[in-house]
Amino acid sequence: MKYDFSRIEKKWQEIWEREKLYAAENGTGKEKFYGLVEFPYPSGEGLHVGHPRPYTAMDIIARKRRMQGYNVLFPIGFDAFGLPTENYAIKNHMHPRDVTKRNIARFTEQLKMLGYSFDWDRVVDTTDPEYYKWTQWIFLQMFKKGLAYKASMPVNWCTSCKVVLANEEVVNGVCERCGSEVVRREKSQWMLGITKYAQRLIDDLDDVDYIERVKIQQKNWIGRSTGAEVRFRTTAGDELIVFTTRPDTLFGATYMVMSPEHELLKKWEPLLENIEAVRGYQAEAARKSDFERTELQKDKTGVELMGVRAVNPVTGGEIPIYISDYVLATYGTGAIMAVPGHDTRDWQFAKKFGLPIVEVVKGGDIEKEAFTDCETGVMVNSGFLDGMPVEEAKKTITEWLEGRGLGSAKVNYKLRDWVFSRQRYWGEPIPIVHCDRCGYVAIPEEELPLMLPDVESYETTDTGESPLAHMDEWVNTTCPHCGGPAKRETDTMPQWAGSSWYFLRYIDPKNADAPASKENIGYWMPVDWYNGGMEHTTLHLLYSRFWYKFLYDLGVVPTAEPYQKRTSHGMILGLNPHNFANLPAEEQEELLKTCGSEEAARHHLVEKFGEMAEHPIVKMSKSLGNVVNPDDVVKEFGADTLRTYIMFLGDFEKAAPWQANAVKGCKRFLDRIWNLAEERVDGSEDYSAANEADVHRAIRKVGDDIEAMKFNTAIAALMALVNRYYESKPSRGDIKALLTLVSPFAPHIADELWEIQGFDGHASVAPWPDYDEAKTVEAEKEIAVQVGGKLKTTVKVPADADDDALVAAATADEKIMRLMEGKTLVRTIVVKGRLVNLILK
RNA sequence: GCCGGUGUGGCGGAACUGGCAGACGCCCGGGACUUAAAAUCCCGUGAGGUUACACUCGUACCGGUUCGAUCCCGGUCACCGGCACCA
Repeated sequence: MKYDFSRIEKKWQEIWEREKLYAAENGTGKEKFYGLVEFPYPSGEGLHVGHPRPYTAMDIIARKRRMQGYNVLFPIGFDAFGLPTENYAIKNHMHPRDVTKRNIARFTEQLKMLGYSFDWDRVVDTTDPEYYKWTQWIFLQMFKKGLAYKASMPVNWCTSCKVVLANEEVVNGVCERCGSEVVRREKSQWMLGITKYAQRLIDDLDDVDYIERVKIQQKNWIGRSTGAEVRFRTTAGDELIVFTTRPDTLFGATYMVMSPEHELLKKWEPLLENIEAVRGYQAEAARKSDFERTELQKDKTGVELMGVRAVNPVTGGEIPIYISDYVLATYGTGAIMAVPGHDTRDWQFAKKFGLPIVEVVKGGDIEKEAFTDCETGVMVNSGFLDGMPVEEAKKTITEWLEGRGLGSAKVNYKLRDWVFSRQRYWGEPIPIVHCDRCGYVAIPEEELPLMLPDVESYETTDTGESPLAHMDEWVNTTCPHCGGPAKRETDTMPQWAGSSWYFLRYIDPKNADAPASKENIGYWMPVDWYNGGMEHTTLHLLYSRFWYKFLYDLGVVPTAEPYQKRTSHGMILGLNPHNFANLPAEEQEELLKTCGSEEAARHHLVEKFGEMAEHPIVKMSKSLGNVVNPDDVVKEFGADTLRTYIMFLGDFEKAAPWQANAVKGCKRFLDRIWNLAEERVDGSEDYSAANEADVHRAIRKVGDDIEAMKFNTAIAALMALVNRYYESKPSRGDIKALLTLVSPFAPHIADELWEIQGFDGHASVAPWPDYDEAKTVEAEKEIAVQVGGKLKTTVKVPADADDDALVAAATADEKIMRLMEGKTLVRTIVVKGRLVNLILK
């Protein structure tokens, strides 16, 4: 019989669903395992070939855990609020809810087609009112604790989407979604106080098992730096406060710089002699997009404040104050003390404006450039700090400032509070009303969920108001506090809201009284293993840790961290069809003929398609036409082949290109398994004598490799085992072992052959086999024999041979004897059970 | 500029803690089966060299440590990802 994957896959998917084979049980005595993948955004395009990589990986792990006897929770859901759906709905005159419903149906079908062992009774959908009720509830708790607050601040405004973006959504100064220019605008926004949790978000990384690069990236993103806050007196009377990581260089502060948005500037206006120039510069800075600001960073600009000067607290000298956009309003205090001798930016600015540059740490040449690499230097020109090493000077000056009330030690973070409002329709309504008398008031919890009303038009307005603002009936309400007239908040939450706690809802998806019951949270949390993309490291991953910590403080969850372990997969890339190496052979030849040389051909391709043509491996994109659709692969080769190939194609953690050709190899592998077991093999369930050691080794290798996410080598080991079975006919026991090991990777074929063989139950939930270390070794093994560190030959020795026996065997080898002739053996190195190295003279 | 990562055959990639480089797969070549092709099965496949051995070279490049280096150390180059005027 032929391996009819379509029939088999459909058959087993139905059986699994009917038998609820993969359902998690709440609160059993069994040990639990909670495996999590990032739930997809159900886009109109359907599942991308990038989705199956992390999903298959965690499915393999979940399946193995189940076979090992764990009570496994392996859920899936949909992160369905968001812009693309809304934009699509606007364009096609549909309701976003209907678009979402359709897309979820499509995704569900595709995910089922791939045979994932998700618990389909626990699906969550962030757009379901029963779900977002709790998203709103968490927001209200934050509001009550002062963590959610409204602030007017410069925000990133996408000129095309007409929406305020979080800092994280601005990439290289342009909108992450549409690539349009982003400018700054003053707007009143809901903010979440994530910065209050900055230190804990750093510290608690020590207690979790995340891959190192994730920890490092999060730490860098939070950007802790230690230094001091210093208060400078000014001739205006107000103090100008700055943050510096180098208080030791205070004697070298020869001028100061404020950001153009600094709030003192307004107050100082009457004192400024060049008010027009200052205002002009401020206006220009506001108009510039972030992109322009950073692109033109080489050339420093600025205006001196005429009429106000500052006093350096240690030298007592008056120094000028400038405004310049190289100082950011959003970091530190929005103003700096400039030390041009030891800071590159200050140096450039000082050179341009002819300001004095003073050396305060010895060792560099401040005429040529700022001497910044001076943490190990010694202070000069610094009064009472002279002669001290930098570290000591930092301490001394900080104490000196503290003693006089002129400053204090201070920690600063790059992380900023989270802009939480969106002027869009398709998001969770923010459950707050504004009352002229009472201010911002939370709506009562009993009124949750605050339903997203139907509106006639989802279009945003140029003024940046949410479409909800047009709904007078909905907007006008009464204040829950005083009963007077009030208006609802019309902004909605960002997409990151729903995904910040979804893993809790899976635990108890139908609970009407709480995000999830305390008892079930206690049993299931924390998530044991969470795999997801590196692109979510500084956004979703950080946000959800923050929300979880907040819930921990409320007593809703029992642990400080949501995820015990975090791993990350590499992207699936595509071959660039415009790269010379990837052209079909005929086209290559033709090009060689017309262009003369390969170099000329490559050059021709670059001219035709741009620089991109130089890269053989690129991101998949519609415009290049190298996008692989999982449906097509499943149709042609089956889900088991797709699963196997996607795990086999390279190191899971690294990016790897999809190579259509290589899929066949995995199909062939499954065909060969089919051929071995399509007819019942009778006899004992012991391993055959000939294959026993290979089976034990395979059990060890596959098990270890799954734990280490080295799926590619696990599959290679299985292929090797199958090849072995072709050399030496497998027993019934050999077949059983193979099917068990294959089952997590290719569960359909494993269950079908399991049934054909007449084994009990299903391979999917069969006990994971044990191996016996002692039985993994053959009776005889081959060891390497080196002379002078170079391999000369190999010899066979009994597995239990001791060092002396290895040397004896090596020196008895004919070839080695020949090489030793006329020489003396000066040294012998033996690596236990592996190698003998003879040093001759 | 800063942080992190990577560099191994024609290709994707293996290699324990410093111990036989190239597992496994793709491509390619040869053979068996077939009227034939496909599929399947078997064999070969880093480069040079030889009838065949022998032997030599080979993990981006230069150097070091070591009996022995893809792995450790110093330096150089290239590419990828993230951050980027963060005081």
